[in-house]
Order: sequence, then C-alpha cells, then structure tokens
Amino acid sequence: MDERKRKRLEARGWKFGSVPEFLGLSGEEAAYIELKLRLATSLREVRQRRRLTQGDLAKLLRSSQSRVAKMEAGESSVSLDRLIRSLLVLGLSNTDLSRIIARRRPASAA
Amino acid sequence: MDERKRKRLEARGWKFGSVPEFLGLSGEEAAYIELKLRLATSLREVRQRRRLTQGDLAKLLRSSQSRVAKMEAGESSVSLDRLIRSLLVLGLSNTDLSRIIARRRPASAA
DNA sequence: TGTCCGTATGTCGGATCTGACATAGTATGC
DNA sequence: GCATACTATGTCAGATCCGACATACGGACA
Repeated sequence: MDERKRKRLEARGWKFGSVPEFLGLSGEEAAYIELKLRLATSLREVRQRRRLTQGDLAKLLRSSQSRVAKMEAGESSVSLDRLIRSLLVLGLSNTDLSRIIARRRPASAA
Repeated sequence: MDERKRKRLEARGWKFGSVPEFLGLSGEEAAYIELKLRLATSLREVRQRRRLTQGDLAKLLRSSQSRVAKMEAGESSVSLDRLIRSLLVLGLSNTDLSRIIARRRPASAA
C-alpha cells in the first residue's frame, strides 16, 4: 500500500494505527481493508454491468442511494457484511464471491 | 436447508421471514447464513488445529471467551465481518478465505 | 464426591453501522 | 445559460453488534 493509496483511504474515513502499519508488509488490518475495497469495486462493476443506477440498487437492497455510494466507495462506515449481502442480492454465487476474494477474474460474474 | 437445520439455527437466534423462505430453493438470506456458518466452522477448526482454547483466541482478538464461543456457534449476533477479521488474525490468506467460501478443502489452511 | 478446565448461555452498556434525508457535485442535452 | 439524471458527501437517530461479566454445563481425573 503506497502513500497515494493511503491518502485516498484516509479521505474515505479510514484511520491507521501507525505508519509502519500500512506501509508495512501486510498485517491483518491491511488485508481486511484491501478485501473490503475489492468487494466494493466488484459491487460497482456488477451494478454497472446490470445497467442499474445506485438508486435502483438501493431499492433492491431496501437501502438508500447515499448508502450505495458509500458502499461502492469502500467507506469505513460500511461493513464487509453489508457488501457481501449486497453482492448476494445481486445474485452472485459462492464461487463468484470466492473469485473476488482470491483476486481472480470474475469469469461470468452473474 | 432441512427442518432439522432450521431448528438448530433458530436456537442460535436466527429468525426466518417465511416457511418457503428457507425450505425454498435458496434466496440470498439462506446463502448468507450458510456462508456465515461455514466461516464459523472454519474458525473453530483453525483454532483447534493451533491448539488454542477459546480464551487464548479471545486474547488474540482482544475479545472475550464468550464472544468466541458465539462466533464459533454462528450466532446471529455475530457478524460476517467479525468472523472474517478473526480468520485474518489467525493468519489466513485471501486464498484460504476464498477456499472456505467456495466450500473447498483448506489445503494448508495456515 | 469435588474441583479443575474448557465451553456455552444470558445479559447489558456502549460502540459501530444503518437507512434516511438534505444537499452538493458532475455530466449530458437543450 | 438551465434542466435533467446520476453520483457524492454530511449528518443523525435508531438498530445492530461488540466486549465484558456472571454463571451454567460438561468431561476428566482423583
């Protein structure tokens, strides 16, 4: 995780314990954040592929447009929980999820 | 998900919208719960493989024994978030996680 | 029997996450 | 210019989840 990335994350509401923490070679906090960002990005991709607006997706999730925006941005106020549930609502399978988590190409991502 | 499983889940604090919902052919609620249970089971397996007590693990997670018990039981009061963070603390990699989610054998599960 | 040791269950105050709303930004078409 | 459509950001009360604690359960060993 480089300096550039850090700035972007802090702008999204993330805080880091210490400098070595995130410059450092992983640590589970970094792994967690990266995982979350990956899911966030996937959510946006899947939504766009379906030609849905954030508002449309919000309705599917019984949520609001603003929250969908935050989800896709990977804000710290959004839980991994919510991201995964959202992807499931969009119909992704376990296999699709596991591909995302393993950083593989989503093949036919639902 | 059969009747037996349902009973067990409801005892863990889960509630279901309707009968067809869980008897029914999936739906994302069921997918979510199954995913969670899979992670819960994996957490217990990894802990035991490491010969840690729930108390030991609690210390690693800066949590308490009771919460670890609830995590491993897959109680509804435990989030997917917490389960994944815990597995990351135990050193599992993205690959390990993706295997769990895809229902594959954990190979060398850290 | 009693007493360790690990695990399970119930409760609770406080922390975190949520949907909702307001509003500001950004792009496209007129 | 100014609409119109979509997305981003800020805030907040209420819901959910958290760690902590108390206590009960269960097996093993004497």
